Amino acid sequence: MKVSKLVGEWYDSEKRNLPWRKTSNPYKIWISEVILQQTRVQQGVDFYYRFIDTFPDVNNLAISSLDNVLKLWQGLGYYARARNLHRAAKKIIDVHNGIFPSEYSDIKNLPGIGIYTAAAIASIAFGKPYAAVDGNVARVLSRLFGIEERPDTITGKKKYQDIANDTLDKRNPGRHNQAMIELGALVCLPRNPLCQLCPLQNQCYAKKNNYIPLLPPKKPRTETTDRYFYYVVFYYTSHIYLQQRSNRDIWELLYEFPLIESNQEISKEELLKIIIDEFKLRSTILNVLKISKRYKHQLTHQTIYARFIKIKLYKKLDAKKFKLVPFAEINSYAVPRLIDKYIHDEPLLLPS
DNA sequence: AACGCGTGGTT
DNA sequence: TAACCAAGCGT
Repeated sequence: MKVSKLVGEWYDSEKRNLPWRKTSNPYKIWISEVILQQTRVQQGVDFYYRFIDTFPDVNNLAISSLDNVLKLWQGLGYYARARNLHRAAKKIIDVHNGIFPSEYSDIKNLPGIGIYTAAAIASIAFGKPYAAVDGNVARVLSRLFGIEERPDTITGKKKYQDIANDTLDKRNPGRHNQAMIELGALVCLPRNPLCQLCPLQNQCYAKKNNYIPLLPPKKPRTETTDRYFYYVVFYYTSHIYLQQRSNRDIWELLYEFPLIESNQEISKEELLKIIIDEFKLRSTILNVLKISKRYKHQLTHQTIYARFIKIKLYKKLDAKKFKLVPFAEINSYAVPRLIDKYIHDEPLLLPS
């Protein structure tokens, strides 16, 4: 029997009941697909509800400030997704008269939408015959047909895409794509797949040849670098200082406390000297209240070791890149998870 | 075209 | 515990 028929029937009986599967609204499909880029379904569901609740349609998203979109995205990671969502919403208003485009090429040309997401939206929301190849689908295809090429290379991408195109059920591409993805997510797992539950178990190359642990081939891990962050939590009356992170680094446009960064640990004595120098202070106008424990924050390509130095100031900071924020308002700023954890550990209250 | 971008669950 | 991994994209 044909692959698409087997997987499609398996999907109809075994698919999860997920919120974005109750709609064919392209805006909602789009939001769900972007949330799910490199993100687990379980983590994405709550964000999806919050997002649709806050921005029910593309116009609501487009007229929002970027800061508000980033705030909603806080905790989900890969913040370029939020920036691109906002840009794309504006483009849909400006270029497509507020109507989500139905042509594949128009969808693909929106910021943050690559070939996978364009195919997913075109097929799921508009029923167009484009095969969506994500990590799940590549894994299923690799094992099913014994493809030994890495799916993350240029030639590999083309190969998987070609095979996916051949396998696509053109009468119902939306169902087919979701079925392939769902099979990879629930049955054809990266490790210890549940082959006895698989509708393709009788025709799977990897199962027949015991190649499952080898397919698909993975790319070697790149090394991670260590960074040492010393956040200075300046208290001035009932305010603290924040600054916005700039381009070409992690957490772009998110807010954080004034930062001293180093490529190695700094002793407490040396740190205080650096702070006084860096922020143009005198030791008479500050009072070091506490230095936090060391936080270890693991990212894909770097390990951040962070400490938070709580300092009471008796004089304002000069530089205008630092923003004086009342305690009560810090929750309206989008901050990295690391900052959020610290605030949770040590609430911003001035000791009496 | 290889690399950087977050976070949290799983093993 | 640390490594691995997740509905990718932009540069």
